[in-house]
Formats: sequence, C-alpha cells, structure tokens
Amino acid sequence: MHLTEQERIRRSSLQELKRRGIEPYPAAAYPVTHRSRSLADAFEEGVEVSLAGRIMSRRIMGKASFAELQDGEGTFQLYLNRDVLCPDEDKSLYNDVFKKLLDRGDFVGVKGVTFLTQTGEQSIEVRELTVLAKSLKPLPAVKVDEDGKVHDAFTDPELRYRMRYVDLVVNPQVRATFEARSTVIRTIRETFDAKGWLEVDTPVLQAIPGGAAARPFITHHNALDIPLYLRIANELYLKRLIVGGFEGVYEFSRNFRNEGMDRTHNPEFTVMELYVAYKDYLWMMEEMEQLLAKVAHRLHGTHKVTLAGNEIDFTPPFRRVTMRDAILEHTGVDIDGLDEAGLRAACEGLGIETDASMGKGKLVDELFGEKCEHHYIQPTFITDYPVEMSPLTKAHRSKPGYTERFELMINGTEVANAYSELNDPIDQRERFESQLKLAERGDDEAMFIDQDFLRALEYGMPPTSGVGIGIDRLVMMLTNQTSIQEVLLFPQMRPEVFATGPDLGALEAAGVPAEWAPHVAAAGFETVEDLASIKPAGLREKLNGFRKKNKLDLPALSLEDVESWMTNA
RNA sequence: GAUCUCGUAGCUCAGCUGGUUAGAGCAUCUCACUUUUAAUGAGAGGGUCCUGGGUUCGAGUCCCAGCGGGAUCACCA
Repeated sequence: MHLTEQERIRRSSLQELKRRGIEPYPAAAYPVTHRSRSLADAFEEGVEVSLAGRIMSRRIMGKASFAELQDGEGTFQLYLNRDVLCPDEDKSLYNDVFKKLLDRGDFVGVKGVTFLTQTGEQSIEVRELTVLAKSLKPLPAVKVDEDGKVHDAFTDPELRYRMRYVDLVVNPQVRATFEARSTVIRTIRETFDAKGWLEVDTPVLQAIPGGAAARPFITHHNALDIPLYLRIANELYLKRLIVGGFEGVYEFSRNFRNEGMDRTHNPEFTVMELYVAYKDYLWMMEEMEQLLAKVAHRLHGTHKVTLAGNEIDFTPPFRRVTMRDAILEHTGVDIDGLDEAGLRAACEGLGIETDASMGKGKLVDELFGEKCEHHYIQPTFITDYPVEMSPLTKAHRSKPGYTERFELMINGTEVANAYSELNDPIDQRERFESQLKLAERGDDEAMFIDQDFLRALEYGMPPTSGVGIGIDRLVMMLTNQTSIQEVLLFPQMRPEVFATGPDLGALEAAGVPAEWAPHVAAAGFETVEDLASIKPAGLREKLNGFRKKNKLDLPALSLEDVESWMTNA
C-alpha cells in the first residue's frame, strides 16, 4: 500500500505510542462533563471540566501550547502548560506525546480548569490528557483568519461528496446545513404529531410502482421469482390507509426514480406525504402556509429567508395563481378550450418541441414548465391543473376539465404538490385507462393500473386532501443551497475505483517464484490477467530487462520458466 | 445521453508562444520559544503533473482516446 510521508509519520507515531504503553484506541468510555458551545455560552472561570474531541490545530511555543479541540458542538481552546500537565519529573506526556506523537485530527479527552487568557480567550488549562483515537490521515488544512476569511478551503465537490466525513469535520457550514435539515424534518413531525396524525411506514418494494409518473428502478425477489420496483411514490398506500379509517397519515418517504441527475435531482430523494380525511386542497394550502412559515421561523427566527440573492418571504398567505392564468400571463395563450391540436400549435408557436406521445396534459405541462415556472420566486400556489395531467386528482368542483390540485413553487422550483384526492372509483378507473392509452402512444412514464388500489377505493374513501413536500428541495430553499447534493449527506456518485494493488498470491499460485513475484508486479504485471495479456517471449524480455535495470540479485529467466507460468495462468 | 470545461505536493493554487533539475502558501519533519489564535523565527524533506497513445530534438503545456469531477441541456421532483 502506498503511503504518503505524512501517513508514514503518523503510523510511526502510533507505534511509538504503543511502545510507551499508551493505547491509541482505548476501549473505555471517556467521561465528558461539558461540550464546547454550551461551555462557552455559560462560561465561568475556575470551573473543572472534561471535554473530548479532535485536535484541530496546535500552536506550540516551547513549554506552553494552545490547541483547538473540536467536539460535536464546535471548538474550544485548550492551554497546555508543560509543568501543569506534568507536575512531576517526567515531562514526556507534554514533550513527546502532545508535541510529537499527536497530530491534527487526533481524538483526545482533556480534564482541566477554565480560565481567560490575557487576550480574553475562553480556554481550558489542561491537567490531564488522554489519547482517545489516533488519526492516520491528515485532514485538509482549512484556516480561518481574523476577518473570517477562509484559507485553503476544502471545496472540491468530488472529494467533499465522496468523503463527507472529512467535509463535515473541516467545514462547519456543512454540518450546519445538515442540522438545519434535521430541524426541518423534526418541526414537520412535531407539528403533525400534535395534530394527531399518524406517522406510518409503507412498502419500499412494490409490485406496481404507482402514485407518480416516473421510470422506476427494478429489482427481483428470488423466493417469489417476481420483479419488484423501488417505490417512485407512496401515495397509493397512504390512501389505502385512509380507506382503512385513519383520518390523518403521513410518511417521510425515500423515493427512487431512474432518471437523470443534476443539481435538483438525485436518484433517491425524500418526500413527506400527508393525507387528511374530510379536507380539500383549499384547506391544504392554508395548512402548508402555516407549516412552512413555522419551519422558516424555527430555522431563522424570521419568515424572510435569503436564497440565491433573493429574499424569500414565507409570511402567509402565499400568492395563488391558476395554471390557466399563469400560462396566459407569461405566454398569452389561453389553454381554456384548446384541444390537443390547439395546444400543440401553441407550443410550437413558442418554440417548444413536441412529439406524438404528448397528450393534452403533457403539452400544458410543457407550456408551464418552459415559460412560466421560473418566474415564481416567492412562494406561490399554482392551482387547478388540467385533468389530463393529474390522474389521481378529483375533478374541479366548478371548472370542467380541471382538477383540484396545486403545486407550491419557490424560487422557480416545485416544492410541494397537493390534491383534493380522487375518491370516485369509477372516475379513477377511467383515468388509469387513459394513462394506459398514453403508454400505448409511447409515454414511458404513464401510470400503471393498480387494481388493488381501485378495489380499495370501491370500498369507499372519504373526501381527502393529500400533499407531498420535496424535503430535499425545501431544505435547499431554507438553507440557501442551489444544489441538492449540498443537502444530501451522501449524494449519488459514480462508484469510486480503488487501486487494488498487485495480487502477489495469485501470481505465485500461477507459478511465479516467490522471490520474483514482487518484481513482476513492479514491472507492471500485477495480476494473472496482466500475465496472460502478453506473449511469453515478450514477458521474458521485459522481466529480464527489468532485472538488469534494477540490478536484481536473481537468475535471469528462461523462456521455459515464463511459459510455465502462463500455462498455469 | 449531448456540449463545454477542469484534473499539477496532504490542502488551496501558480506554471507564459512547448525549452535547464516543475514552483508558492499552508500542512509535515528538525531546532528555538511559558498566554497564542491564519502564532512567530531558522532550516529540511515531500511530485505516477489523472491514465494510455501520438506529434516533436524536447510535452505539465499541443493532438487523440479513456477515466473522474463540475457546469449547461435533455428526462424529471
């Protein structure tokens, strides 16, 4: 294994700690009395404290040193004085262990007494120092100067996402984003629980991927020998629970869609879906206004949030615009009364590409998506979607051809989608059948018919309103992030390829003498496959050349030697 | 999937129209230093210039292919 100089030094420090009888990875719990931020907030001098965390920096000045200890809350300054830490003759804990054998990134526990330095910095004078875990790889050396400017920032997105653990250690704002994410989810959960709604779990593996229009991931169940789909939505299951008599159910659902990835899409993402009986989409709009205002206020202490240079105001009520008016306003096209041909002509007149698989719903969707969506920066409910693009939504109470649906747009992006749920089983069956026709026309995202769901509706579902909130996007909106990868701890990445290194055992098994195997690998033939990729004569020539160049104390190889390995390979 | 763009030390980055032994700051190592805070001062080590081809007397630099990332687009929430 290739180690950098810094890694080799840390490993030798590790061995030296062990040699001195200091366990670098002790098993025992370390008793902690305080943590950094709460200690700073209620600071008093002369208090005995015990903290644990990572050493994030050291400023060594001979017989005294300062260090930054980073724990789960933040950082706190340590002051280590040689003669305080080591009051007896033996000064090795300070001189050797702290100054030489410990590094930035190591976990330690300290016991000591709080005090203020001459410059007024809250500090702990360390009386006891315990090694808790040695770090063998150096952390990126991020520094912040007195103006708050960050130097040598760890910013490479690939490294940050692949090694989120490092990102979290050195970039406090990243930790803050994920704490905010947790606060968003917790606030929603507390709000819903207080209203008596039930948090439920429904299947992730589904035989029919329903509830949304998207391409699913397919897997296979061996015992049943059937294909199963990772859920693209949980909507149909939650509605079954409303049929079953629960009056309010919600689920934070990890959904999976086998589609593109970009700064607003990840193959797996989180939607909070809520269904409440005896309500409609008008009620749901008010409910969402109150919820988002509460979440924003919990995070920021205000309803006004900065996002990508805009101030987003979550103060209720939010603006409401019908889909028809939105399209009329931004394109001059009145979709009311237009048939499929008319819509297609309107799209093409605006430079929107269409194809034969697109029905009325899809065409309206294109008009809105291309020409309107990005205009809605402030929270806005877009309401009353055409029936063709909403197969699970109840027909509008007074506008024929439309449904009782809204989407909440923030910063030009859809954050929530809600309906007065379709509970007429006959209408629902017809909607599914028209989806089937779309599928026959080539729309590979048209919904499957879920016969069991239809049966459930036939038993009767009360009037219900449902909503799905894109949690990842909502967190983006509330934490001023423009990439979904910044709000997912482990965003999807192409799998990393690790250098496997030479397989000496396999080389020897193929007949390569043990004394030759490392040299064969060093010459570039690391695996049996590598051996098989070249003619014996060529291999012999290269290896003997390598032997001569590196003055190996080994007999030259004969063609027979090499041929015998190849036969075994 | 398409287009553009990037890949140089542990980290952040220079490296000109191709030209000696590839540089800087931080980090690391050695020494000094008892209230510092981007600690300081002196010295030292550290490189598969992403990989593989090609052009050339000569490639980190130019060309081709590949791998990986980012951005834009398509699909989508």
